[in-house]
Amino acid sequence: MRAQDYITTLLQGHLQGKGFEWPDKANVEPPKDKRFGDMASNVALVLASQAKAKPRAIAEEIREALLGVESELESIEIAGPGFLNFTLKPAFWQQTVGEILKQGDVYGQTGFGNGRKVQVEYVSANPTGPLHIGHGRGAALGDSLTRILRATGHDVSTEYYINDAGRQMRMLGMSVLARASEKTGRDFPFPDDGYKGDYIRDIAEMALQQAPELGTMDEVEAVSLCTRIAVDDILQGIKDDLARFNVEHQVWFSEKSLVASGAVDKTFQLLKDHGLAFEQDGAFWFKTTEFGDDKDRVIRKSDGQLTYFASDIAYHDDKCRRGFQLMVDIWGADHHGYVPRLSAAVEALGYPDVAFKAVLVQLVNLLRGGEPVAMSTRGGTFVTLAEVLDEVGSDAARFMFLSRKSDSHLDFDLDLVKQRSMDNPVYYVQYAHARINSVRRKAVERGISLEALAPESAVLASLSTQEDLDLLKLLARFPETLESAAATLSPHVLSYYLMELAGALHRYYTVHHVLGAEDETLIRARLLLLTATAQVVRNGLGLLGVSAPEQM
RNA sequence: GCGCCAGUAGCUCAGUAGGAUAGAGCAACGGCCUUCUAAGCCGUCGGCCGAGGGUUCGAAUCCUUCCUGGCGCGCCA
Repeated sequence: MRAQDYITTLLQGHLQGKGFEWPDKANVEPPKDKRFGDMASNVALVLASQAKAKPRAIAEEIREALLGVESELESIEIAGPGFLNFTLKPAFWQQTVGEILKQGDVYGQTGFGNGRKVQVEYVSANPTGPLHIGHGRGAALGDSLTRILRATGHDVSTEYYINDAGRQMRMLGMSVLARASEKTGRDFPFPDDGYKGDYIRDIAEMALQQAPELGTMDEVEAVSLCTRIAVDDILQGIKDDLARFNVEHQVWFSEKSLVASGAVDKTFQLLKDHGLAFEQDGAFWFKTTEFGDDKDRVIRKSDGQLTYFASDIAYHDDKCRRGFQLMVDIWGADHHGYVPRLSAAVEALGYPDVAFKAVLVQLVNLLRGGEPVAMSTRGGTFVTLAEVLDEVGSDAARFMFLSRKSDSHLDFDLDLVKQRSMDNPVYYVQYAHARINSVRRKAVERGISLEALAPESAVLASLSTQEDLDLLKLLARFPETLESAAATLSPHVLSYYLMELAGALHRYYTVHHVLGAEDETLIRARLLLLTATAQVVRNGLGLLGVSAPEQM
């Protein structure tokens, strides 16, 4: 049982016995400063405020009553403003070790999400070029969020939306054909807004090998062939990059297939039927203002073409039909203006109990030695995700992406990410895991059988120093940390927890020489504690998609 | 002009469904390796939480008005 729930139950039981209701504003939570005990409650303060009485007297009365009851409480202190500060007996915390070792890889998992059906759509980069570092951040975020949601009892499906239907596809094909034409001598100039990256030349090269007749065939056909070859190649490259980054999408959803199925027209019709669309200046508009947007939006242009927004509405309609209760879209922050529009659309679709949540990912500033590295998609000088992975590896990149909340800018310094210091926390956390395993290996060398170690309370009772308790309390907080990260869709909560846990471990390691203790029981107890710590570090890193090395 | 996000220690950032004396790392300075990995640990220094007003027992957190920075405001995707 969690400390928070335990104290709450105690307090509620006491109040009920006195015929009082538990006040709405009352809470039980870990104090920010551990000097105040393990848990704190403001219940006396709130009751006093309601009854215009003295908080101290009420607090004193509750304290006396609870001390008279058999419990896990070590002490209850009363703080000045009317807070009750609870300290639990070491035995309460010591049993955490047994729970962790028993549950192993699933320690931390809870039924918090109640099996809620969630879809996470992320990356969804246009297939017009390789993934760059910004996409990497979205990929790390979406993937870790998925893992965390699953660990907290959500039923999650992951998806990549392929924008393969727009004018940009033609532009891509034209860019490739233009590069190919430089070889074949066909008169086909490079388009003004074409894609200038070197990868276009590579694709053109490949296209010529596959279809040497590119120089002479019909121009429209040539463009469409080039488009197809380019999209296939680029998409394959994207999949390869994501695989290298330990990221997997279950569903790859094509915009083109959505349009071809007539779903977009159907959605368009549905909006008209509901009187939510109107014609003006030869175009069709969707009244998003009725749902909180600041202006209405065009869904079919005066030339008859449907807009990107139209297919996006249809796409989210499709998601709703698939039964998701929560749709999480991870977007670059430069799309934030799009949020009210799509929220309006989802609301207009009228599915009850469906929530839409856009998670915005801010820009990544790529640096090297503190100096900005120039990036420009148009000019083709961007740094690709693949290049970053080549240089720093997946673990370091992922941890760095997840070490900030998603809606703040992130400085990604290639030199710093390779450093081995607290500046680069991935090593700090991984090192904690490696250190523990080093101790365990040494223990085996000294003839201690790790398998024979059992977390009996008599053994664990020797975990009584400040450092023991600090570590135990942190370990006990892991499940609620995951719930908090899930509820706020914020994997960085977990990153910070892991840094704190690693810090506690490093401190422990320095203060207590585990294998050097005189007392055999103490050695065993501490080995159990370290083993449990390694388990939690491993579980936590796993949810971030980062490995936990046995040695470094 | 309208909107979104941000402004917390010299630097990079946590903390915001209201809770106590606001935290961490880096940098600076001073310590700790004959003992399980010093990729580590300990200590010192460092703050009008952008500014003003309001709400209340209590505000970094909520409301409001400003200031500063980034981004977005298309019959583009």
